[in-house]
Amino acid sequence: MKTKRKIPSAPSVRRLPSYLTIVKQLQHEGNEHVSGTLIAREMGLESIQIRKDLAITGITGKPRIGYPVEGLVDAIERFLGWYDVQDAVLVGVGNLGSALMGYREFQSHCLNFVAAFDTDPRKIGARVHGIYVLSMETLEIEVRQWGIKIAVLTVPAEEAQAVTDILVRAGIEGIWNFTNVKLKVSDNVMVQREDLSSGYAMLSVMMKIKDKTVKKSS
Amino acid sequence: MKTKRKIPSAPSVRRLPSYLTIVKQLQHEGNEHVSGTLIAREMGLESIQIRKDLAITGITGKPRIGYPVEGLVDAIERFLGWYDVQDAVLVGVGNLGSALMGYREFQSHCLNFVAAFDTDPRKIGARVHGIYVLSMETLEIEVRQWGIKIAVLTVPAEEAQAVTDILVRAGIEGIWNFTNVKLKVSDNVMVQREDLSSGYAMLSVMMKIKDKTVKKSS
DNA sequence: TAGATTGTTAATCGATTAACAATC
DNA sequence: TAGATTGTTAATCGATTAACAATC
Repeated sequence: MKTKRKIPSAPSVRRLPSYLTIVKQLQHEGNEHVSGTLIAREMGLESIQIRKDLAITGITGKPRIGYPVEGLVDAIERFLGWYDVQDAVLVGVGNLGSALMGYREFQSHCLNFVAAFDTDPRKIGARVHGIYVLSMETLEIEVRQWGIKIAVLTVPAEEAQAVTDILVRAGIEGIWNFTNVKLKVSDNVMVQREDLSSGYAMLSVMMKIKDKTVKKSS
Repeated sequence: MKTKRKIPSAPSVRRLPSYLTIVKQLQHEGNEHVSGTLIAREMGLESIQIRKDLAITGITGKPRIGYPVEGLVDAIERFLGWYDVQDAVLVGVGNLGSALMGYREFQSHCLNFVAAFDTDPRKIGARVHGIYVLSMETLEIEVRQWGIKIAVLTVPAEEAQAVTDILVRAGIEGIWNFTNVKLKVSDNVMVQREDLSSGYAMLSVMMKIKDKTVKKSS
């Protein structure tokens, strides 16, 4: 049991998908090796950071040569668990929910939506990006029956906790939460919360600071 | 010139929109004051972190009482520049682009889409969530003419840099980049890059770690 | 008054960056 | 061989957490 029980750093994990995209592209172009230096340039980061990040996947490179492209793709996908298909449900077929169902990149990350759920009778029975929309009433039974482990939550804030309770009861293990609600779940259920507004906050502040700097210097 | 030239920490800035949502809700419910402790409970964080974060907006509270709800909303919105309307264009009317145009929360953050742009003749002339879709050919002239400062970029990766070059030439100052491309821009243009996959990477890793822990202990 | 909460200063923790020997 | 690149160890930087006096 040589398990290195070390929790990987969140910033590193978050950068891995970008590295994966770059390396897959290089693989597609027929490259055999890739250096941390090259990835760094592509990302606008320092090469030392790339090496540190890649180290958590267990890949090793060769001085002067770099990392084997194929081995690196494997290592990242294995580390993230993105090598065999994960079935998931999406709950809340609004604008954002529909967009996520159609987001191509998730397929290449082995995230597979088997069904979507909504309360709106006009949506139920329809197909969105080829995925059937089922009645919310059947959510618990379907999730349990098919043993779905992952749910993407794109319902209105008011419904978020109620839907979550159903999902947890049905045996869900991970919730990707796009609502701005802090979900209460038993601690064997993992929740990843996304906040679309936080990126806009960053942009706003960056622009404001630049503005001030310009005004000051002129 | 008593300008405290101190760059606010990114994690703090990113949390502010969530605080704003909570405090606005409390305001709506008629509360006069709110404590850091309460916000902390609502967010699942420590109260000291809330106090530290709020401090960057310049708000001050009163011991035992907390922060004035109205003053706090003001302070956060002022700090983020979310108090008067910012006109923006969206480029790339795909699934994600359409979803962002319809995302209600942005309106309350004073982000206003005046037009969208696409190359697809079937989309041009249509309206999406009430916003007209114009031809990409007119992008440069429209952005320049109306003095638009902010662009949301949701085009395919292959087009990202070319569109960016047009935007920069037209005088754009901030780009909210949803493509997985590191954009090259002159350094007076701010770019905020979003990576939807990074959240899924986090969820995947959290679930994998939990899995191992469970297996180990059983 | 008593005690909850703020704001400040200090301590800890974790992530990034630097330095450099090993090596392909 | 020469020099670019890796992986490791140490240093720096920044964010979070702790402690606590001030005070409403």
